[in-house]
Amino acid sequence: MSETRWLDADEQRTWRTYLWASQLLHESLDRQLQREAAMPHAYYMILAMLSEAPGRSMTMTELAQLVRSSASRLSHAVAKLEAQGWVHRCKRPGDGRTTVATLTDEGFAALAAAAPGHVEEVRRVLFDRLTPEQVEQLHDIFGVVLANLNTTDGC
Amino acid sequence: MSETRWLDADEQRTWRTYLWASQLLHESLDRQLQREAAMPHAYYMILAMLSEAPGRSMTMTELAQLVRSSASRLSHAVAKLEAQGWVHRCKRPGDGRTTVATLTDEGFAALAAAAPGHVEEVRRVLFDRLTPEQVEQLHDIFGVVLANLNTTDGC
DNA sequence: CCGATTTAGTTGAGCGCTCAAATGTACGGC
DNA sequence: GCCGTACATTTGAGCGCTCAACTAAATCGG
Repeated sequence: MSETRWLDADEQRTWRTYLWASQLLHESLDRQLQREAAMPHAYYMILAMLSEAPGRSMTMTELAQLVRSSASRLSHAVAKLEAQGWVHRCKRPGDGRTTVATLTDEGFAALAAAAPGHVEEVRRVLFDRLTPEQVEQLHDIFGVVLANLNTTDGC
Repeated sequence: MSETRWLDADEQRTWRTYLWASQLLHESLDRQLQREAAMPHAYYMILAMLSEAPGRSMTMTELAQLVRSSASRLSHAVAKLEAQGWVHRCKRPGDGRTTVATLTDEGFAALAAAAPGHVEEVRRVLFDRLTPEQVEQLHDIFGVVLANLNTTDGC
């Protein structure tokens, strides 16, 4: 049992700034999408990832990895999206386990309708205020975090 | 109605890296606290902010601003915390509107018990992997975002 | 082949959050 | 003093997420 290495004043300040900002950022995004497209941000991402896949189709497991979601979360989400007619699920022939989710035309239309407002919001809350250097720094910093979490959480 | 300024490849890449990383980061934090201290991260923050206030007490509105929470969210949260005996609420004498929340000794003990593990997790997921320069960059970037959102969302 | 394990996905309970509405208190104008 | 408004907080419904349990199909070892 070692002594706790507390955060120093600088780290503390940075940590809280990050925490509040990222929280507000996510809430802004979510509110905008909820207001203008009647979907939460997580659902938007599912539609977006599907739209970029060949045949607008993907296995549930692939999709879960892409959106960094648990199998459970994705299953619940896709169930709702299917009920709205935006996604369609069917078992892959030849393998009774895997399910393939497909973006429907209605789903693609909903995504296309939501996209411009969403992108504008992303610019408003983030990119419009940052210099190109800061954008690069942001990428590097969270690249490190992502690599770290992808490996350490996987064991 | 102007043309949408879509994200270019660099922005897209940065945006998704940030999104996934911040999501995983938040989930790691939340899981660790839930596992080891049986509280979500938002509740930890409420206790932490109260613990730093004079008399370990604060108005609900002040507290809400500090943790960047809606009045509703805070009210629900403090209700749970009060049921657990970690926070106590009472009306301020002389003003029947404002409620003062106070961290109890049990609440302080719970916070103290949770803190070391939480700080370690914060280090593990973030600070241990970043250079001092990156920490400073992180602070600057989200300082901008925070200032932006605090002003634009307030009107 | 057959039983045990692994893999893919779903389900249900419980909880925190959002949004809108409601409650109760203070204040400002006449 | 009284009424309308603004303020401080709470409440309840609905929803997305987590966790753990479950179903069912593929695979592997003997």
